[in-house]
Amino acid sequence: MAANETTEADATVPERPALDGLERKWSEAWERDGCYRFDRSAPRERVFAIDTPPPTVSGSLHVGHVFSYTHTDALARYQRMRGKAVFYPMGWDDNGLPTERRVQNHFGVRCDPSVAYDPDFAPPAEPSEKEPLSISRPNFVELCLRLTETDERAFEELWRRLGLSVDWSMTYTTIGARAQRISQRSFLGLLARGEAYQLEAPTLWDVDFQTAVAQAELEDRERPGAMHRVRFSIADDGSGGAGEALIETTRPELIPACVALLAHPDDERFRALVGRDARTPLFGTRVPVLTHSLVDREKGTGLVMVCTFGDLTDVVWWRELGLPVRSVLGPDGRLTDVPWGAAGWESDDVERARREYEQLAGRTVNQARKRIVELLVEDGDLVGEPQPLTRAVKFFEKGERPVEIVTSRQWFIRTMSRREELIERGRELSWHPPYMRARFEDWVNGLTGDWCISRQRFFGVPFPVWYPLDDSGAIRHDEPIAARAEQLPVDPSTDVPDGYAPEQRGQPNGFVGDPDVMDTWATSSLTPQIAGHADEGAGGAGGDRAGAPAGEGLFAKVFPMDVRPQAHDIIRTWLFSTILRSHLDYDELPWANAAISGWVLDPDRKKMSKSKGNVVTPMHLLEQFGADAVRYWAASGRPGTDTAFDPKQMKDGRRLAVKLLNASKFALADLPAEGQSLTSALDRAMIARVARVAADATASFDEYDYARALERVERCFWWYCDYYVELVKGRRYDPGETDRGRAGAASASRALRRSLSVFQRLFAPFLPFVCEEVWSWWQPGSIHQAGWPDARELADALAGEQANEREERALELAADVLREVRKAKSQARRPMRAPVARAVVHDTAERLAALELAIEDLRPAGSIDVVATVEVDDAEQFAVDVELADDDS
RNA sequence: GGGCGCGUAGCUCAGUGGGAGAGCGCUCGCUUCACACGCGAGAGGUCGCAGGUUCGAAACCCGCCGCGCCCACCA
Repeated sequence: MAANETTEADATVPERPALDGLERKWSEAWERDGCYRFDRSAPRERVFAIDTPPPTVSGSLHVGHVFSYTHTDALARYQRMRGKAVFYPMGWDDNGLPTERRVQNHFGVRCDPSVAYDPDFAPPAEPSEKEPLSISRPNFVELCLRLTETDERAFEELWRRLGLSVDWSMTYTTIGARAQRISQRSFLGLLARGEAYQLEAPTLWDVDFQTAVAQAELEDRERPGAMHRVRFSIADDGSGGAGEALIETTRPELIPACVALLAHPDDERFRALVGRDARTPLFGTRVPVLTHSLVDREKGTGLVMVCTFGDLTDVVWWRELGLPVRSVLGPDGRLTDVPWGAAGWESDDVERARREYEQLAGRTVNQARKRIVELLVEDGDLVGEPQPLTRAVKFFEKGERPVEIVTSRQWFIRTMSRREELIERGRELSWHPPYMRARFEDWVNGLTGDWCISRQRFFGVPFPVWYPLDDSGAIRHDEPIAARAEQLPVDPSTDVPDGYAPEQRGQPNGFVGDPDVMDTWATSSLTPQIAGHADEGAGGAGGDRAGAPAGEGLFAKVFPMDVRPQAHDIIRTWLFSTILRSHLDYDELPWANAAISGWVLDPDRKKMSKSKGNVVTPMHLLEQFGADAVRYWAASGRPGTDTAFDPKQMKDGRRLAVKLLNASKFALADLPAEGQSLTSALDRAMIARVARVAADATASFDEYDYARALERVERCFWWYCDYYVELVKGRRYDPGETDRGRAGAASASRALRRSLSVFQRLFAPFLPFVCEEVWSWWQPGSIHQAGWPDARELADALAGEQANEREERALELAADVLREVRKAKSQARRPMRAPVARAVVHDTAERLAALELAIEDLRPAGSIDVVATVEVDDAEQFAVDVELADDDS
């Protein structure tokens, strides 16, 4: 039965309400009725737009995704009930390395950008790992799309099962044509304005993937290593005679790449050395001894070897001291051949340098390190034994070997010069929770270079530029040919620039396409533009720092968005880069709020990860506990706070959902009919209490604190079931024959229904399935499109019969007395319905006066024959003497 | 080394100036007419440690200890 086929008049409550089957029933109904469809006709100010995180498609969704997406969904449902047109798309992040790897293995292919596109291509029937088929970039991309499509369907099914109120007609992918068009257009804008530039420079490099990577993609890993003390000789320059200098290094294989030795400027120990030349062991290359303030006198010998390049500090020293490049490391992580004796490779003993280096060339870093230690030992330049140690080494987060620094030509976006502006943007943004801003500022302050956005990979967005070739066929990098806006998206490996013929590709005086693709963050930093269709119609041009888009197009309706929900670990990547791009293209924040969620930790408080084998599959959880129960657990996790995985709380959630079914059944029971007014004090007091909780939940949601909202509502609901409902049962079931009795029963029905309606809606963002079910028993339409309970509505429910202080106290006191009566029965091991001959309440005069209002309800609720009172001076002396009637069993 | 967060009952966690709480777990009791996927009751805590502010501190301030995360110029 659809939600909109019932009305309050013909409320139908099942004999035995149950949770089974609700998920299928209601997710089908929501889809059929377009319940979550974004209303494009809504005026701008009524739109609430969410910049949904696109999950990476090449893996699988885990319980951490369920956790944080539930938070967002609760916010979305709240805003929708507040009357907002909620823009809540879903994206799939399918572009990038993980997909490439899967496609290579799955189909037995390799991408070769020099191969031409084959429109009739079909992957090999029997994929060969050893002899992969070389295919063009467009063909490779097609296979990537084919594989990710399957995952995307599985993801969507899980999200629907979880009850995400996404508008599935607005789904986007980060590799799709729109994403490419928008990424390329933004890039061309940056290029035209000088915000993007190309440079040949030392670049962080992953030797396995053979691509540049960005600072933001690095992580530290502890690795064993050894400290080697190495002797350099000091050349006799006639000023102070020969001598020696000792340095310590964990990377002796880079001695041939040494370009200087450094001491701290104030370090007296090396005063005599500074300004002279040292000679590298084995290779006899003269390197100057210089000073730099970043040298730590306490570390090693106080003298440090600068290589091109061992780490990022080397880059700083190299740049600031104007040192030469002497590079020995190739892009594959092996030592390359170098021309000893040629310019830049001078040696005091060229023959020997060649001989020694031959032992290293072609070896990997680790192999070379092992070998050079042997050579140093033979030569007597290794002082003492290498000292084993453990140190943190930089890795590409998806890589398996440490990153190296390799000189290469890359595209960069200017960030260093914008740091102050970005920090200012971070301060304009509302962070939930607020302390997360510190992570952003720390990151921006710690940036060491512009953002390298080019990757030497294939499944990504190509750079929309070509380069002319000169007479000799050399690439003229400084004269890039940009694609026209109307051409986008382009793939320069197959598309041809204006003014050239396809045959001119790679020919002298012809052209070549830029071979690289963009960093995956260079695309996902544009998710607001992609989701909002910034490439469509008027008002979405952007890219010229002209401020927010205007007009009636979708993009103008949704941008800047209201909220970016995401986890705290990608503040430095996704959040940072999105702010940067929006700042550069629109001179504006991309959203007003950032809702930061925590992680799910396993019960030992470790981060869940596949490698640890502690991952719980979400579908299994949904089957076991039900979506509402899983959502309840997720929504209990505070914003920004890591939460331990706890199936027990899912049981609690299930319990709550069942309670809601049964409480609804009770409140909607056929008898007696709802009255026109609330004649009973306890009814009015209860409504007042529920109104306060609704206001509290509203305030919490407005602060993006869904967890607090849930906690407050739930606490009130259990109180309501345990006390209020019990207190009014007698009046409702046994109204008696008087008008007063009948009015009391009708008042109870009215109060129960009004409060039930509020509770159902307050729980709806958290437990969408069960709430829709109980709503459908008596209300038309979907609860998820019903209005959020607000103060005015609740005032109306009271119909001018505001509870006063005395009535509210009566309700509290009635609950207190009921508790005491229950305690007495429990201690006497009697059933709760056991009759009480007499209950004597000790309390202050004021409170006893309030209790009078509740006595008629209290007596049947506690099966109390006589309620007597004793006045005391102090509320602290509150007590109830319970005299149980004789056991008549 | 710097920054941020956390430390409350066996477990998971609320609680930011005035009664130390919830759920689970545990113990006991109850077929109670919405609900045994239930209901009622109970036991259980020096609120990490130490100092300070205050009439009053779990909360505010200082220091320390422990845990986690992020960052760092980790030679």
